[in-house]
Amino acid sequence: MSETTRARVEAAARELSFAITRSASSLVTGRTGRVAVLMPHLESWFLSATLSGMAPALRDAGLELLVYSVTDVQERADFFDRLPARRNADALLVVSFALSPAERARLDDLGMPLVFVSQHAPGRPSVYVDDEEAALRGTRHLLNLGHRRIAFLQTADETGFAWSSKNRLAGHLRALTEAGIEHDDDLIMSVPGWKGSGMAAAVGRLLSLQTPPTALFTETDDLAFRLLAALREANIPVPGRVSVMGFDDHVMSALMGLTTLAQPAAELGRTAVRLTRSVLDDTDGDPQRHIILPTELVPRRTTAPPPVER
Amino acid sequence: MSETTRARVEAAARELSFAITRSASSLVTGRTGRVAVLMPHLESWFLSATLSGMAPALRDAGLELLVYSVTDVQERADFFDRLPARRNADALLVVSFALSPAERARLDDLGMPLVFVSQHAPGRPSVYVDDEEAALRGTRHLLNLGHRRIAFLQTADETGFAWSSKNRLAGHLRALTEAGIEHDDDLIMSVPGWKGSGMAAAVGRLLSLQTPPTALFTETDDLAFRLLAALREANIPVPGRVSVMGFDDHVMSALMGLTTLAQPAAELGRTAVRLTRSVLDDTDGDPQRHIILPTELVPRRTTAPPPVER
DNA sequence: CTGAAAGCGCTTACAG
DNA sequence: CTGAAAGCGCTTACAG
Repeated sequence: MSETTRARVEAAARELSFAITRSASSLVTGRTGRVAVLMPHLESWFLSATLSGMAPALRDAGLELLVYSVTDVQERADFFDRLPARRNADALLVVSFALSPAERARLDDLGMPLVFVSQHAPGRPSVYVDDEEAALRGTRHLLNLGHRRIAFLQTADETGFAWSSKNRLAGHLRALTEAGIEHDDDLIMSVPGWKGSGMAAAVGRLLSLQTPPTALFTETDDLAFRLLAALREANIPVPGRVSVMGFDDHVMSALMGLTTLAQPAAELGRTAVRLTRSVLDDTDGDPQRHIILPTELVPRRTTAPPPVER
Repeated sequence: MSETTRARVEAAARELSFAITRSASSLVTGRTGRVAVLMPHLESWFLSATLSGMAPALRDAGLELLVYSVTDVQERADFFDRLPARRNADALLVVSFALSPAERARLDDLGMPLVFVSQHAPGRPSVYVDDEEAALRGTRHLLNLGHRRIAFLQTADETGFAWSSKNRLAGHLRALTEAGIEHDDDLIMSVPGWKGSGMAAAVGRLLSLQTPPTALFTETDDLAFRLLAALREANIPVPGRVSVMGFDDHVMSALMGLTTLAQPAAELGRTAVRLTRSVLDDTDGDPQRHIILPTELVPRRTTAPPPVER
């Protein structure tokens, strides 16, 4: 056996005990064994929890997880211009990403399976929660407690990144209508991002209304936490003077005693992977399948009847 | 121009306006344009924040992000057996993952650049925080407030996944020694995972000591939040009866008023990417570079002098 | 059933 | 400077 042959055999053996080169097999099979996930960021509890649900499910399917966190406007333009996921993953999961019509069209052009998570996309498989219905039930809870002046706080979404909260607001308004309560624009507030005093200002505006709200419904638990901190700062007892209700059931919510609408984030992730597999395996007859996961009101100690009038 | 030619030209044009097939270029260049990240899970604030720091830095470097979340023992065995990252990424970033010697050896066998994040690895580039020094300063703060009985709560890490908290405990003990305070094993407590009443039990054990602690130092902010909830449940005022101090500076900590040791999670991620780039570009002479990022004590309202004895 | 050959879509070294 | 050819490491269809 020549020196060269020996070297080659050894190299081959070493190679064999390890993973194969996926690039080579991808090239011939057309499959990458990877799934790409497009998200507006990685920091919220909801997105982390969704990703956590996906990861083991993907692993079980023998798929790897490629993450595109597209956060600022520049990255966004670049992502939709270059479409880096193309031929670089077997499917693209779009999570909580409010797409413009042009962006939606670009994705459709990709010619690869698309699955929408935590958002509805006509004509494409989607997994989400009925935000409107959930918010409807949330506001009903506040109404049942006796509240009549209920504010709704939403994140000011300057960049239009995250999925719209329109549906939650719609559910809230529907509950008010149901109860025969007139809608008051002053009670709907957009709160700017984490930094700065946006929340304090919002609370200030609400408290200086002629008839201030006795309950505050926030679009997300994250927002509710900031609200609770601002109320504490202002020495306003919860639920003594105002009730607070969130949306998500963040891990911290149980610890904080926050009443909220629970949505199954990890389950959304798992279900999205299941849908993806069925699309990839072509096992499923209906590529437009929409799966709506249930939500649940979790009443805790931040909600109570309104204070009695003096 | 024949029908076939036309079709081929159109196809080519369509292809050109889109991304190139990375598998093909990887095959010839040996570069994948991807970086793999190995993490024990995706759910803690710390890991999400680190990942959030990495994502834009990788993007700027034209690198994609492949995530291996290896959570249970089965997955773990499988990961180190199959080594799926091999030839599937240009570098592997190992984040907060306590490796056995055998696992460490397997990774060294990979023959690809390794970067260790939030942990120290001899002979390999690493970015981390001086946990011992930080905890030392934390406990000094409690000592300076007048506390003499200080408990240390750590996460019971049954699976040995996350990086060890040994260093934080060591710093705590060093501060006690400095102050001439005798070490008491009863004041060191391991608290089992999220589910169940582990925290309540731990608090119970501490409160039933002959001389209970007046301050509680937790290994992470997450643990501190659970502790605060348990103390609230037990009607024990913080910091009236006991002081609480965490470690991390979780986003929620500012909102909760939790005194803590801040570690720059996102900055760890960014720095890790910088290190990775310098290793990949071979631009950096020292592949064993260790970067230690600073921590900071953030005093807030969960710490105060101990109650006066009656 | 086994084994050699063709080809996936790129990059790069080389001939013209 | 331009363009055709070789080859990266696999899979698969096909010849033997």
